[in-house]
Amino acid sequence: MTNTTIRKRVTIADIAREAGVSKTAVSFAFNAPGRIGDETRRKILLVAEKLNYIPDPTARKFSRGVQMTLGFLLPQALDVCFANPYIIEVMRGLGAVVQEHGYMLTVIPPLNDSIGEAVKNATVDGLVTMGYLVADGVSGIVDVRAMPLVMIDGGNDGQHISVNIDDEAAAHLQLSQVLKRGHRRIAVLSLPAPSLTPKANDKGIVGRRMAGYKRALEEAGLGLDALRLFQGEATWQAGWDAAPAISLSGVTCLVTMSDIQAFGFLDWCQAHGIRIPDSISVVGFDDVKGNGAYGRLSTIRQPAREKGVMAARLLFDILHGQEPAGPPLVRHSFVEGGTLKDISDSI
Amino acid sequence: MTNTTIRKRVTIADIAREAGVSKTAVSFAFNAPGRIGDETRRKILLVAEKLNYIPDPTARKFSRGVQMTLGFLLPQALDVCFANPYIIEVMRGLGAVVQEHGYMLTVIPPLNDSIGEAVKNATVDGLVTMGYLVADGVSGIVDVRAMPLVMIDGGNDGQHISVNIDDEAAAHLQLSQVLKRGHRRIAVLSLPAPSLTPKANDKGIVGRRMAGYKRALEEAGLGLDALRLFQGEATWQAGWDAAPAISLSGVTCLVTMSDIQAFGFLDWCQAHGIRIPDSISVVGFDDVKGNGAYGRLSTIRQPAREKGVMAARLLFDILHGQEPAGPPLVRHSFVEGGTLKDISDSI
DNA sequence: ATGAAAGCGCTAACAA
DNA sequence: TTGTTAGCGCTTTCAT
Repeated sequence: MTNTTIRKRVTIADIAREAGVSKTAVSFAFNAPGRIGDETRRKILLVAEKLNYIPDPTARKFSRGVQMTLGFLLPQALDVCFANPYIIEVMRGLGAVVQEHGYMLTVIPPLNDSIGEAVKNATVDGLVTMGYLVADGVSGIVDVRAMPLVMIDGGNDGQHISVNIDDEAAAHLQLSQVLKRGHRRIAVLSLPAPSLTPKANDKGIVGRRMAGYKRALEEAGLGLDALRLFQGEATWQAGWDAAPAISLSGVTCLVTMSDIQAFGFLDWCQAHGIRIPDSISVVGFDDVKGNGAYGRLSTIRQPAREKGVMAARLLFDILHGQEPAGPPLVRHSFVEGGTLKDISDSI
Repeated sequence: MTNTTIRKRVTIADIAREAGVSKTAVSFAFNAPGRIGDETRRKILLVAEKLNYIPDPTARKFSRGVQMTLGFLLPQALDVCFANPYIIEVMRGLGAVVQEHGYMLTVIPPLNDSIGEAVKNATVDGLVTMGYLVADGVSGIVDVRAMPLVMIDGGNDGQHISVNIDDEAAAHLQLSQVLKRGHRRIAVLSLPAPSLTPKANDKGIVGRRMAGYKRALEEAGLGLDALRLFQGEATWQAGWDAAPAISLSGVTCLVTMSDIQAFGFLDWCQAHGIRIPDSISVVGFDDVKGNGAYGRLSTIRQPAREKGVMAARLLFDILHGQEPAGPPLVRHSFVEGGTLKDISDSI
C-alpha cells in the first residue's frame, strides 16, 4: 500500500461528504441512474466533476466480482506468439468479439515459465487458451478458480470446450495430397508433444494429426516408418534450424504442422540455393500470409480468425449462463500453392 | 456480487482457521516466507493445498494497489490494430519487456468509442499508448488517476514521454528521395489528423511529417501545393479506397504515411492492371513485411519492435521511481525497394 | 428516494 | 515469530 502521491486519492466518501449525501447515493449516481432523484444525481455528478473523481476500477471490480476482462493464455513468450501470424489472426477474432461486449483482453504468457502461476494471478472473467501445451497444467487451477474456459487447438477431454478443426481429417488430407503426387520419402516437422504416437482421441492436436497421417499412409499401402519425423516449436526459427537435417535426409517432400515452420525452412533453402519445389516439395499447415518470395505455399487452410471469434462467443455464452451454442468445429481445406510438385510420373 | 458457485470460495480465513493460525500467518506464508516460522509455514501450505486454496488475485491487487499489469492503449478497434504489422511489432517489443518483469499486458481498445471511458476502467499500473489520436483525450484522465504514461508515436507536449523517430526528418528524407528521382506531381496519403497544416512542433506525428515534406519541397524550389493530399486510417482498406482517386489525379508517385496503406494501394493497382512502378511509384512508411507480390516496397524504416521495448522500459523506470533513462528517440532510414522509379531523365 | 452498514478477500502496521 | 485489527474503495441489502 504505497501511495506516494502528494494529495490523497479522491474517494467516493469525499464526494458523498462534499455533496451532502451518502456513499450509496454517489454509487447510484454512477451505476444506477434510475434509483436516485434527478436533482440529487445532477448535484453529485457536478461535485464529482469538480473534484476530479473517478471511481476506482480496481475496487469496483473487486467489489462486484466482475472484471470485464477476458484472458488469452499463450503457450509461449509474448514475443514469440506475436511473431506467429496464425496466433495474430486468432487474436483478431477474439478482439472483435471482446470489444463488442465492452470487455478488455489480457494476454497472459507463462509467468516465470509457469502457466499455472500465470493463471493463478490472472484477474479475468474467463480464459481462452491456445495450443495443446496449455490444457493439462491449467485445467486444475481453472477448476479451482471456477473460471470459464474455452480452448483453441486444445484437447478433447470432454470437460472443457475446445475449438478445433478436425485435425485428424486435415492431416489425412494434407498427407494424401502429398502421396497422390508420388512422394514416398517424406519428412514431417511436427509440433512439440509428449509423444508422436498417433492417437485419434489424443488430448492434443499432434496425436490427432499423426493419426491422420497414419491413415493416409495405410491407404497408400505404407506404414508410419515411411515418415522421417522431426519436431520443433511453431516458430520460423524451428523451421530454419531443422532444415539442414531435413535436406540431408533424402526426402522429396517436407510436411509441416505449421506454416511458419515451413517459412523458416523455405528461407533456409533459399539461402542455400536449394530450389523449391524442384529439389524438395513443402506443404504447410494454417494458411497464413508469408512473404511471398516463393510464390504461394501449398498448405492446409484453417480459419484462424473464425476460431477466435467462436472461442470468444462460446466463452461469453458460458459467462452469461447460456448453453454454449453449436459444436466448436471449424472447417479446413487444402490450398494448392506452388511448393508441392507432382513427381508421380518422373519415378 | 453474484456468486452462483455451489460451494463457497475458499478464503484466507478458512485456511487460517483450519491451520489454527491467523490470517497474517497465512498471508506471510505466501508472500513473505521469511517472516514466519518454517514449521508453521509448511503446515499452512499443506492445509492450503488440501483445501485447494488460491489467494484471490483480485483482492490481492486491490489490497496492495498493484496490478502487475501494463495497459496498451490502441487508437482503433482490436480487430484493426491486430491487422497492422507495425503495431504487432511494437507489441512484440512491449511483450518481451513486460514478460521479463513478470507482468501481464492488457490491450485496451476504445470502449464504446471512448478512449477516456476505457482508461477510466483499466486496472493497470501504467499505460503505453500508440498513435497521436490518443494523447489528448487520455492525458487528463491519466493525470487524475496518477497513472504513469508513455506514448508511442504521440505528441511532444513536454508533460509525458513519447517514443518517436524524428518524424520531421524522416518525412523530409522520404520526400527528398522522391524528388531526387524527378517526381514533381506527387500524392500524399496521410494519416488522420485534425489538420494537415505542417507544424514541426505539432503535437502529432502528422503535423511533424508535413513539416518535413514542406522543407523537402522548399529545397526543391517547390511549395506545398505541389502535393495532392489524401487522408485515411492506417489500414489496408484506406489505401485501397483512396486508390481510384489517386490514380486519376495524374501524379507520378504516391507517398504514404504507412506501409499498410501502400499495400492496399498496390493491391488495387494490381487488380486493375496498373503497373508499379512504371505507371506510378509508391513509397511507404514503417518498413513492415508485405506480401511480396510487388517485390520490396520502397519505404522509410522505423524500428517498431524497438519502440515497444523502449516504451516499456521507460514505463518500468517510472514505475520503479527511477529517472527514465535516455531520450526516447529511435532511428529511421530509407529503404530502397523496387517501387520507386527514377524518372528524372525521362522528363 | 435515500442512508446505514455489512461485506468483498487480502495486506500490513502495530502490538504482543 | 505470531496475532489483532484496521483499512483498501466500492457495491448492495435492508431499513427508513
